[in-house]
Amino acid sequence: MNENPTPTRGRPKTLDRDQILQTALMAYWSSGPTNISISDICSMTGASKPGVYREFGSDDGLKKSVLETYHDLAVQPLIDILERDQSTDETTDALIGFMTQDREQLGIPQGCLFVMMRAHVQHFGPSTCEALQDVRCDLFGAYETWIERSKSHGEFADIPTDIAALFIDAQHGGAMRMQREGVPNDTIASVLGTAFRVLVSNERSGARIN
Amino acid sequence: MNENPTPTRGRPKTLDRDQILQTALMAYWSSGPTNISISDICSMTGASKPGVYREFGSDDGLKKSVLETYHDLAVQPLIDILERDQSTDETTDALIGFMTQDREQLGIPQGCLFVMMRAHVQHFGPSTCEALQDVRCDLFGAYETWIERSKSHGEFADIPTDIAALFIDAQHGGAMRMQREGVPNDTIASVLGTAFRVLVSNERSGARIN
DNA sequence: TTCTTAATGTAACTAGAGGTACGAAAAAGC
DNA sequence: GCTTTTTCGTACCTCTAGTTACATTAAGAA
Repeated sequence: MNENPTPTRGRPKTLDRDQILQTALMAYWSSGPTNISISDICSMTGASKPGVYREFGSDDGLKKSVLETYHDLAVQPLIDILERDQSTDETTDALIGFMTQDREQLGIPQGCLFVMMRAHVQHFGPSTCEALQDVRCDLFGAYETWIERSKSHGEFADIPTDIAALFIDAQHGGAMRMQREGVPNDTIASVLGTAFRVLVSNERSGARIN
Repeated sequence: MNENPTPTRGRPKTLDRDQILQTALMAYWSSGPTNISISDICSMTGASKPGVYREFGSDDGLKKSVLETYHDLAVQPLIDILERDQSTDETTDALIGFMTQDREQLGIPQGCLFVMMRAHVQHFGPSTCEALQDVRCDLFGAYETWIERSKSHGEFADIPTDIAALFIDAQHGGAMRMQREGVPNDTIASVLGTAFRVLVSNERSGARIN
């Protein structure tokens, strides 16, 4: 709304918003969003506590902003896969590949911050919960349009769209939890492969029923 | 080890261990295990803080004991279903029925304390983590023996046992999370029904291969 | 130079967590 | 009745979380 576009007067700003967001993001992601305090983030970034509060308003505000950053960073790529114009099989393979990347090699923490935060809703304030809902809606929207598109190509099993979306979400959540618990990525990939088998239309593997 | 079997001397004990365990169990279950403090439990039960500490040693000790209680109360029934001598279809139906019971009607909180606690490991001490591992092992053991038994009856799909166990565990976790998030039970049952379809041997719906 | 504006960070505050020191209380034994 | 044993609970401690009051600093404008 009232973004100050380079205010000419007054002491210049030194607080690095992005640095704080990035640092908080990685800390929440690797140590759990409820195990990192504002003070932790301050000592990690060198920012002062009032500085952080001036920028984000509250713990709730910071978490909300971090979640939005995470959306762009890690949820959107998943949505992008769903929006790519390829066969259902290719998409499920891409999804599995995305979820079971070698995180250590990429310098990215295990699991998914969004999934973790959903399991900790009870600890968050209203803004964060709202942001959580927003991400959930985005993701489910992408699941559902992908499912509908696959269905229109006759490449999807006879499962109601909302049920299928919940199913995929459950697999994603399960995979991310397994990764956090230390299950090897190829094992997770096997589980996902097994799961996603129900999604593809079974007309191709046998007799055509309809 | 040194259980005092009715010590004759000294002031008689008034602290009700079971009441504390039951109260803590329900509080953790409905509000989340990391949202209930020792003080909360004290004011709910009327016990004093030192009393609780004398009985359980620490927060960690209490959580561990509560988890053991939860095992007997809510995990064992699930294991019992797996150990019943019935067809694979009957068992999956029973599992789905068990997971999607109307909790409000039963006066039981939504979701599963074990699943919740797994998502919060970072907050727990060593004893609780150990207990968590124990429950996990028990459950996976039950999954795997059931899977093996179903396979020996030719009623199970061609999926490695460990993968299938992880798959079932993921569905369970997903169902419990959905329930917590307010998804209706019959919707959850549909998702589970879709998921468990991959488990049954597909030899019955077509040509026998072996 | 002084005034105004807008940012800065030290040093506090409050609330609640886990945890405990210690004296009082209630029973059995002598 | 006095001692011993065992448990009891009030009142504290420490630590850390989130949060803020307020004096200070750095710039442009007058």
